[in-house]
Amino acid sequence: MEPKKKSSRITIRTVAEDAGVSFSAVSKVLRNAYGVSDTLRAKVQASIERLGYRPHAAARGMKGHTYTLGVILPNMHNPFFSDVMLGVNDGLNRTPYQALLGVSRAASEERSAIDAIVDRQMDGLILIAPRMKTSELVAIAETIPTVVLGLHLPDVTAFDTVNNDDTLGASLVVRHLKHGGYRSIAYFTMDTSVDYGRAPFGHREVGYRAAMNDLGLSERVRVIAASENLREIQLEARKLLEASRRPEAIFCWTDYVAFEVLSVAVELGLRVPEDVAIVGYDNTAFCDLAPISLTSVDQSGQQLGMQAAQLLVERIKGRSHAEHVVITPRIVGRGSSLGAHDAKLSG
Amino acid sequence: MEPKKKSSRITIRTVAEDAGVSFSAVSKVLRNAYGVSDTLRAKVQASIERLGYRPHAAARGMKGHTYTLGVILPNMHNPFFSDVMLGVNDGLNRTPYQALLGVSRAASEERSAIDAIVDRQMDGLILIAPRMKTSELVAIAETIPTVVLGLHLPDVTAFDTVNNDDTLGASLVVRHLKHGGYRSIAYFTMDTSVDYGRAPFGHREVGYRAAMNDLGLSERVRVIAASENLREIQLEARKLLEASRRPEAIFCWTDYVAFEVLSVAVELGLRVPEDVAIVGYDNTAFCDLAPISLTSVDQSGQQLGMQAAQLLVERIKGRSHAEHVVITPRIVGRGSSLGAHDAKLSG
DNA sequence: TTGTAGGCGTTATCAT
DNA sequence: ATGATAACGCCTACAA
Repeated sequence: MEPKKKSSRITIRTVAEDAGVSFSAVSKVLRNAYGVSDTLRAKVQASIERLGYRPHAAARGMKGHTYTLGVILPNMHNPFFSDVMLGVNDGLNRTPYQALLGVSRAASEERSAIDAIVDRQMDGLILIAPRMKTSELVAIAETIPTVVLGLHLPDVTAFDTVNNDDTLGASLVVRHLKHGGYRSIAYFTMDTSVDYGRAPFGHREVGYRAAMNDLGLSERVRVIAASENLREIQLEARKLLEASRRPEAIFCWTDYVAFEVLSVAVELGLRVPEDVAIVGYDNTAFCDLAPISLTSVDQSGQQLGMQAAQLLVERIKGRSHAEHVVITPRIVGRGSSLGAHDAKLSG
Repeated sequence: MEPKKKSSRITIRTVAEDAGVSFSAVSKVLRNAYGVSDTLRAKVQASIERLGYRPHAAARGMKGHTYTLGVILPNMHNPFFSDVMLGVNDGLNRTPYQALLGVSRAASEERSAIDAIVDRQMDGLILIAPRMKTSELVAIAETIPTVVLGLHLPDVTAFDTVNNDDTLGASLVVRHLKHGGYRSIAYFTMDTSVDYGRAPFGHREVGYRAAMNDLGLSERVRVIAASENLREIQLEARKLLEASRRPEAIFCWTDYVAFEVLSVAVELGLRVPEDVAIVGYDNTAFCDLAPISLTSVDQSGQQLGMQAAQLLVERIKGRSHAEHVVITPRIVGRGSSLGAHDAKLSG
């Protein structure tokens, strides 16, 4: 019934007609291809402006590039990831690439989120703290240029990685606490099934143990773990804080956990940092709030994200050898631990 | 040098050959089109499995659907938005659609983020708390099925909207505070140039003023504003809290602001809620932390997100009249205000 | 129920 | 320096 809306899209042919040239000339201008005179280029660009032409991404995706990069986040609740995304967008700022985000809240959804991006012929992939097996990551990276952020895999050649030096970061924390007079320092890590050794919290444990050893605190080493589940974290925190031999300080593998531990401590009527010190990792924005005032390690999510974006663009442009970037973290002292005054100095 | 990897993509033709049918038969199976026998369908699906065929999204995008929905967030730092995204993904769970996110941190980037999505022939668009003018929103919605979340535009017909009842939410807060004995209640809103009346913080102000009036507190009305800038928020908070006539309670238009006000109050040595009560809006996860313990209004970001996703799918399927959904909020009382015990009752 | 022509808007190659 | 032409993988008629 309705009259066939001939809403005729503006294509390169429309532009060509308007400019009085062939459509392949327009294509060349668009691609900065070799062999176009300045006058032709000018004419075409004028027409593009006038008509408000926009290239059709799907059509491009048929042959060439989509100029779209996919970013996969494990979740959106951790504010660290939003810092990373800021950096990614920064890194892409002066490039033709656009980042689009997929969120995979469960490990099981990770696969389908990645598939969705690969299926859409995106030009590259940034995986943030992925949970799948390394072999699967390699398989994916052979399909699409890939950069992995937040996983230590220095020997992999199929993709680039970007990390901060988690071992160093953890040792900064231990030294900071020791300097503040704490000796019995526990490490609160993440409970996971796959490849503990490649994960940031794994490296942090290594750094924690090494520093405890170096400082002669090896018999005070104590590691507890919980999954991502909030209630489980709270439960473990409560057990730890109510134990007869309560640690003097608790180093949590990420701010998220530290907030919960802090919360439980307050609920139990403990004073922080007098009764127990708490330190986090990531230095997310909430650490700065006065009622929280959490000492934390800054790994600059923004810088990590920017690095990842730049590496990915390089890789798309043809780099074939792998790069494994490691950034130096620094500790930011706040009220949740003593010795905050000189904690700004990083190791 | 390297032998031209004839990595020949698996297309519907490959599948057709493998299954011993025509490629259009395969296409029909893929689209659940009319006129395929069960045996044929089975054969084709077996081949698809065996070959690991995946449809080429770009090619689909040329004629049909991309089965991709774009979501635009103003930023990722507000945890409320991550609740919304959870809901969006929930709402899309049993559908063939996949949500991809674009982040537009500045108002100026909003346009290009939307363009990126439209250019990619996505099937629909969910705009979360967009900052552009309503007329522009309408123009976009005429291009692509659109749902707007977090903007009150009940008269618009070009797109659907999803909101909570901000006026009611604000009045719940005022009543809650009055009941707790507070009378001098200030409202901390957002400073903006465009269309204050359509924004959630605008409606909250209306609700605030109305409730203050109803409760005979009209001469205690006091509204302060700040932009999104953290320092500006802190500055205004400090001015307010140090003023000679400090309000007894401060209702902040969003948790984000409330956290900062709380932080400044603590820095100034004020006791919350004895010296000043603080209430937020959104009931984001951090409200629950013991050191924060912020009374807040829950508008269920997850439910809003799910609604938006469902409305968008309906719209894509052909609904042409606009829907304007409004969800009822409830107040969640916590330590930052008195009267928390009976605050769980919503209005 | 199955198979066969276009056509979608590009890119890239090959003639002019 | 330009312009014509063949893919690209899928969808949508329409014909068998």
